[in-house]
Amino acid sequence: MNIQPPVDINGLKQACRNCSLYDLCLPLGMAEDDLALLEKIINRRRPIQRNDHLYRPGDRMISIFAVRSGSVKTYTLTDDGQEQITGFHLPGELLGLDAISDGMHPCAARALETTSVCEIPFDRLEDLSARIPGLQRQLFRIMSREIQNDELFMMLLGKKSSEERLAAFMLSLSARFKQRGFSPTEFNLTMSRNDIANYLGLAVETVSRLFTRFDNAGIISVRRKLISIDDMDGLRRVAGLLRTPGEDGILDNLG
Amino acid sequence: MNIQPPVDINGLKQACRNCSLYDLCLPLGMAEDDLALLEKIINRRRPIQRNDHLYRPGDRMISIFAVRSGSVKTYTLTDDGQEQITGFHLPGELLGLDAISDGMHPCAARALETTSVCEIPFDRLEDLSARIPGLQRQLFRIMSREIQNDELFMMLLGKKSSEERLAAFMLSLSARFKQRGFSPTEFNLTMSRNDIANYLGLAVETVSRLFTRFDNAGIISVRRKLISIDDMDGLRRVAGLLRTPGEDGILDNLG
DNA sequence: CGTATGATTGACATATTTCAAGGTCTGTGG
DNA sequence: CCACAGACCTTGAAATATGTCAATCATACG
Repeated sequence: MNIQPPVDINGLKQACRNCSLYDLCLPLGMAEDDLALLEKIINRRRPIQRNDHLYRPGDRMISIFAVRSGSVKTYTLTDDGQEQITGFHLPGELLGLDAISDGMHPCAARALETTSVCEIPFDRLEDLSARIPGLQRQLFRIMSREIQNDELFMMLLGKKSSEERLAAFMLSLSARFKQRGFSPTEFNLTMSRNDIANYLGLAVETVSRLFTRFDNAGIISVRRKLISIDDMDGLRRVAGLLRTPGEDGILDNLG
Repeated sequence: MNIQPPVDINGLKQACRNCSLYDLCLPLGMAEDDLALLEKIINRRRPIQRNDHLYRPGDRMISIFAVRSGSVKTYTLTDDGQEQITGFHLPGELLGLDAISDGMHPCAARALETTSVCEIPFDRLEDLSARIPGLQRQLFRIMSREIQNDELFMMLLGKKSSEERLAAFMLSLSARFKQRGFSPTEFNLTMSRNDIANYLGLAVETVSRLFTRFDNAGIISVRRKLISIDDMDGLRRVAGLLRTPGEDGILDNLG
């Protein structure tokens, strides 16, 4: 099990410059020469399998990771051992930034499907970013963006109904798939209903009921893991992102 | 209104080295010489009054701020204009980190009492942190810590009951007051019940009821804004941070 | 195929919100 | 210095969104 086939060393190089995620990921805004320096410290790792952990709570933080393909969930454990999912991560997104302050991962990262990641040793990244202004700037930006997203999510959990939460979640996935060149209207959920419920602070049953409700309302079509968004504006309206004068709660009069 | 009395220029210098917040704030871990450089770019601002805004959503982000004394709340606005408080900030804490990615404040910061802050022009801070490794490192740490705290808070909103939320909030305040040399068991709340409820994703009435419940249970004494924690372990137990074999929900049998 | 896991659906329970009323502080202006 | 207005807080009763429990169904997988 620990015996690994040899890795293609050439494949490890030139990661970023040819990577389709270029403008979503760390290298954004860096000069060509600097990029070469960054590439030198990045390791492309062997793909990990569904349910494999990238790291667990308490693990020493050696590297941060960038999702290359696949998807990952991160979660913390409550005092009584149940998990709270803190995020679902798509290609181009960075994992482990929450571990910098303590040098230790406060949460776990687990693959939702076969997933490949780039591994970036953090001490070397830190050195490099002191020498490459564009890199430092991008790191600050990415961390800032994450804080901003967290604030948005607090609003979701603090103020929004279950309907609004699920709709907003679908829209977020849709937008992120679009950014990555996938269809924004038809995609597969890689996480279970349980994961979605956990993430959104709801019960599984509630999520399930909402899906059928959205489906009946003609807003999305749900076929197990396959989602297609049939009425984007309808979904936005449900999420509370589109003002509809004279009518609120369009699902009220539907099954 | 725009006419300002002259500012004591000497007071603006030497901010950090004599500051009691040294080890909670940005300068932590920096060499003496480097600190001098940092101090040069920091402006101590005239105190702002209760309810004054430090910035509002959409404002261009020129500087980030460090709370020097007093307290500040930050909040975003929902699509329909109500506020969602994203944090209460005590001396030594940094404000505006969520604005780096867009160069624009996504939220507002408003003083809860007379408050003084240090203003740190961000472009100069960025330059400086490329030249001072200790500063860059501390900035990464602080941002990472914020992401980590946000994750903890997601757990609070997603998984915890109203009782647990309020108890955890009181404990968080207590710990932060202690860090700053104030009493961890007796303190004044600078925010209203409304603010607390908003922050914790609850109704004001719920918070009010919980306070009287905690009080009746002998865990804390509430006298308007003045809180004293009478049974710290009891509070931890309610927050779900202390395992009590054979008994859960100690408040169940109390008014 | 049959079994296990995840998803759906229904009926019921309940924590928390909402609505409504009354109480209490605090600062202001007479 | 007192009285008053307005904001803030507390309390009760009723409403409701969501959770919990339980059963069934579909799918995937060995």
